[in-house]
Amino acid sequence: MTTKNVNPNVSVDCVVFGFDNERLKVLLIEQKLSDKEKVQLALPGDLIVDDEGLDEAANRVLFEISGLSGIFLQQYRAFGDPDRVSDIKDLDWLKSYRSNPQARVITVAYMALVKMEDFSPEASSFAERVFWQDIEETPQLAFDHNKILFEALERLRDDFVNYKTGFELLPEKFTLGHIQRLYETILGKDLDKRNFRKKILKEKLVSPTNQKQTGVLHKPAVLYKLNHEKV
Amino acid sequence: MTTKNVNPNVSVDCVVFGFDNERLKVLLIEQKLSDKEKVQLALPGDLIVDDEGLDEAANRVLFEISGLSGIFLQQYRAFGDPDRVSDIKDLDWLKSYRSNPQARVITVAYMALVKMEDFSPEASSFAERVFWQDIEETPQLAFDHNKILFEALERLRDDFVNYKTGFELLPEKFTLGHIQRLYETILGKDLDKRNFRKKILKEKLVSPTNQKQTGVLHKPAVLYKLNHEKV
DNA sequence: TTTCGCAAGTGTAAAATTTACACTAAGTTT
DNA sequence: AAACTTAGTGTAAATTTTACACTTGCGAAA
Repeated sequence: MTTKNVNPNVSVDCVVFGFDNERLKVLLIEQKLSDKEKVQLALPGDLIVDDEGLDEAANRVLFEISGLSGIFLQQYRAFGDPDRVSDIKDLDWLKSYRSNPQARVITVAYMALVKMEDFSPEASSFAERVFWQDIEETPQLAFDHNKILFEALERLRDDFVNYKTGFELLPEKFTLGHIQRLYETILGKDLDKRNFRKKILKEKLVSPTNQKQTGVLHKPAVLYKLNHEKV
Repeated sequence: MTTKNVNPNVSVDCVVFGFDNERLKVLLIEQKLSDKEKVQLALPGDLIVDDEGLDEAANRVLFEISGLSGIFLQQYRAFGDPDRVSDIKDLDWLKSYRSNPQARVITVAYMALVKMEDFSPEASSFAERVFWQDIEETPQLAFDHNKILFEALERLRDDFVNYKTGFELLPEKFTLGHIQRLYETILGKDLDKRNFRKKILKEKLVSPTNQKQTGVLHKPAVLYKLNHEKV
């Protein structure tokens, strides 16, 4: 916790999606309820402090809870139902660290997508544990966090449908199959290999290197690299 | 003003676009600065109260300031730079009705698009005047309201590019020319008449009636009507 | 009553994009 | 040597997008 005044009415929550070349996951935290044995799962999030911007708050909170930094967090909307924090078990936990747990909290939701291998979350602050959860098996989360997560996923897919994002999630050298698997994972459906390749290559965002995969148990694929970003 | 406790940290701002079959306008309010003669222009907006949802707050605030109700307001993002309310003249005015004008306020921004003829804004609450301002000639607004407005316009155009919205802004009977003018107004560019008609008619959202325009000084156009909404 | 101005209304060809679809190639493992 | 696995490749059909110019019917003006 910081020493600055927290703003008791506004929080940020971060939906950090992670891709491991295989599955789509989301960063969750586990926190102990005050009295009981029970634990609570939630998205990383906390109240903002008075002199920081929302974007700044999102980055700080994510860092304080999970140790992750340098992630581009994109705001996608605010949630503010007066009863979004209403569940008994939620309140029970809230009481343990907030002075006025009844007050309604507006939360501003942020979203990011990262390569899992680049980040090793480590729990701190009030988080007992931080971990990557497979998106297909999302458990019940605290407050309205399931809703916040669901809308983040919708937004993420929207960003992918025009086929121009996501390359930054791949290793430095990658195959076209890797990109396709990424798209199939995010969009949740299969894509035609030939059509996909045509489309990706037409975008001119990647170029072939003169290297190939090694040590794979099939025909080795040509490795591609990302072209220099245009600012 | 309501008698309930206002939340001193969170406000809503409403960007209400109005279309008058000709131009795109935005609803602005004018408020007096405390001491001086000067006036301040702004988007309708105010602090939320403690037991209302954000959507509810947006509708309430818009109603209290302008008398408008029954408008579908869509949230599009939150703004929360700590110094978004920093201008001297802004503060000067703020002091006149807020107990703690220094405090940072997060604002949640809402957007709507309406037929101007359906709504007659009337100033109340702290607004001296409420009026429709042509979007092409937007003046300097209070706080970061120019930015909030600009982003709303971007979002509005995004919603129009797939050609499937906006019909609700037209009169009950309308011509294809009306729709085209609407699209040209929102998108801010000219469209090919034949191609536009093809596209609109293919969507099957409108059907021709057996009536035509009267009293126009050119060939009268067939009037169309909106098909029954599908839920 | 003729002429003029104005927006309505209409079709086609070329280009670009999207979609569906099946076999061979080059490695590793057995 | 056979089996397995993913890489890699081309084409035809369908659909969508784009560019483009003249005639029609009304009211207003001459």
